[in-house]
Amino acid sequence: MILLSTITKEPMPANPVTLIDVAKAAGVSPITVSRALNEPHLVKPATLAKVQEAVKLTGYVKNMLAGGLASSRSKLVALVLPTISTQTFADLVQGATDRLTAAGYQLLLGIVGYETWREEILVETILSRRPDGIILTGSLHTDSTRQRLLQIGTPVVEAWDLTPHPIDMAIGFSHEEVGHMCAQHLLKQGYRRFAILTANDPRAGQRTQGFQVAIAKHGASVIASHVVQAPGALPQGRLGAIKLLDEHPELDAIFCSSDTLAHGVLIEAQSRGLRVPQDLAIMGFGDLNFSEYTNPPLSTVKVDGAKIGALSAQALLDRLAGGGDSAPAERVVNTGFELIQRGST
Amino acid sequence: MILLSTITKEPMPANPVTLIDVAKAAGVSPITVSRALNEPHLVKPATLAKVQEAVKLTGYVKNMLAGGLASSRSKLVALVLPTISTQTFADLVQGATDRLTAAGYQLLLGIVGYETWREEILVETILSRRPDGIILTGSLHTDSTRQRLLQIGTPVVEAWDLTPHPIDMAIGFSHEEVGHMCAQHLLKQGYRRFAILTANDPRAGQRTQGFQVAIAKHGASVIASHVVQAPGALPQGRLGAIKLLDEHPELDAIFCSSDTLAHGVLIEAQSRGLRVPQDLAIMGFGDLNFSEYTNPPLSTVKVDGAKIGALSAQALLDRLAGGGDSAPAERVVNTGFELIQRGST
DNA sequence: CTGTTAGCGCATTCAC
DNA sequence: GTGAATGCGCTAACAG
Repeated sequence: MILLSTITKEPMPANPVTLIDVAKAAGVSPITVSRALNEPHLVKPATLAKVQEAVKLTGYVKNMLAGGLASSRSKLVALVLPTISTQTFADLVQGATDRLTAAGYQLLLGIVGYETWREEILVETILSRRPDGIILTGSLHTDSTRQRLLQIGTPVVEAWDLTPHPIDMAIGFSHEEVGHMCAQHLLKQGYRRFAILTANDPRAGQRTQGFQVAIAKHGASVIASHVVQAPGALPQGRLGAIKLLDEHPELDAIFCSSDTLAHGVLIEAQSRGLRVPQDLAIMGFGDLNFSEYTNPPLSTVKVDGAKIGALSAQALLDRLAGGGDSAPAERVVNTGFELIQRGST
Repeated sequence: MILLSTITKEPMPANPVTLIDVAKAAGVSPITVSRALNEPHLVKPATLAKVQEAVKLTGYVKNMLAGGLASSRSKLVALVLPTISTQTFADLVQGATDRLTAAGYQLLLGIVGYETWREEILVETILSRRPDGIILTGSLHTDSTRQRLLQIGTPVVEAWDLTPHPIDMAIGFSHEEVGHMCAQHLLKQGYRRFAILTANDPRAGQRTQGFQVAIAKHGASVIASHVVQAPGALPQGRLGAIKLLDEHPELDAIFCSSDTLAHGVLIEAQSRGLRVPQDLAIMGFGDLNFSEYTNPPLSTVKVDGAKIGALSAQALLDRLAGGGDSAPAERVVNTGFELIQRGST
């Protein structure tokens, strides 16, 4: 026992088993082992079997640090998000993950919040891993971030919203259009006294912006607005509604920057005995199809986060499969969104 | 223009700028650059400045693949989760991320769902990146996964629940105890006709188990139970409630495996005009402090996902700081949980 | 405080 | 189908 613990004290390397050990055990050369593991079809079945057995025997675990260094393909994709506490972003992660793992890639996750400078240093760190691709959400990137990305030449997808001048590729939808469409929908239903309840993130701002512009065009007015910390959760929704309704009892519609906030508003409305949507209309945004299950169901704008994630991953994979010779494609994909109207109005 | 495109066609290496280039530009040796970047305090301020300038000049980006290979420290921590579409798990990711990035580590994220075999192959892939530490959620690992982990010797934290024999370290709480405590709480309030609405994930199963055992001990009975696909979302909660209440109108309490499910049940209860908690008690589980903002507020068991994530990360960092010489500590931390009683009962 | 030597573990040429 | 030589970019261990 004493002897054992003495032995284990030595600074034994993490995993002593290398390709060479496997090669010896299998009676072949290292490169053959490498091929057997990475391109089995280039190896005679017999030797393949020998190698596989040797791998099991030795307990070999491939070293992608070394592999990546030698081949300059890390099989890593980085994903940068402001938060994952939002259903849509969680879905986006899920969608991207599914697609990437299926293709043998792994995900490096960066969560940066909504402060630009954090993204900047994170991107720097990420690049040091030499990922084969990067998925960024939003496009509030500083100039130096853009420069860096362009300089390195790693394929980049800007997901979640659309930008006129993507760094490389962009996959998402227009947040301003969302606001626009919501405004028109509510106006058509006859609502006229609007409030906005929004989280303070840039994209929510774009939706709000679109909403306000459209409302103004029709001569109606946004009476009040309340901004909460991003990502707005249900409590902020309810608290925000309290504030808005207390100060402006005449409101007949509240436009929220997320379904979660909308749900909070609904709860408060119910508490006050307001009928939704007769007395008060509430509009959300997101992909929480659960807004169908609230009582009453809420109208909302539906966005498919998983799809955006999957498409983003796929765009990177396509580029990578292309041998890397394809120059920036300026590929822009509008994934669109859907206005879901629920209830009688 | 033609010339340019011809030039860019060449298989130019991803980032030609290496430490050596920086060293030349700064007029020092490569190792000095390395130190200037990684251990600035070991370098004279003057040369440090020269190096930093050279870095900017050349646009150098550090290569952690090479660095990790040479030093066998990847500065990478892997996190394996069944899903991130659960508030608590999202919080866990956030908590771990915060702690890790503060310490200069990056997060490799694996999402495996609830199938054991997926975890097994994912762990294999993860190990090939030579992470400095691994955070696993739950402890339903196959034997070969355990073996592998032990063999490699990478520090491992099993987070989220407690296991009698952790692979290395465990940080979480007892899910059976949660069920136990909920049962006692409800019994004390006088409820007697229970139903269970649970997602089919192992930990939820443990809570359910604890609940049932405690109920049985008191001679009360669990009349019905309904299992939904993990992770249970709000729709499944409402649909589950419909089924349970239709088939068993006599129910006076429903124990849910998550707050989200509980919320769905609440909505259905309200639809039916049931008073909560007078006619029907609903218990949730999770950390959604938003259950305080439902109307009426729901009683629940509160778990701090962010804390668990942060503690797990910290445990790994402690181990790593220890120089790696400390053998498996069998460290087990019970983070506990809290029963939150809301409403008059 | 800084430089020299050596090698981390693998994949990319080519040969055979 | 398989093997031999070379280098990816960096850091450990020593020396000065």
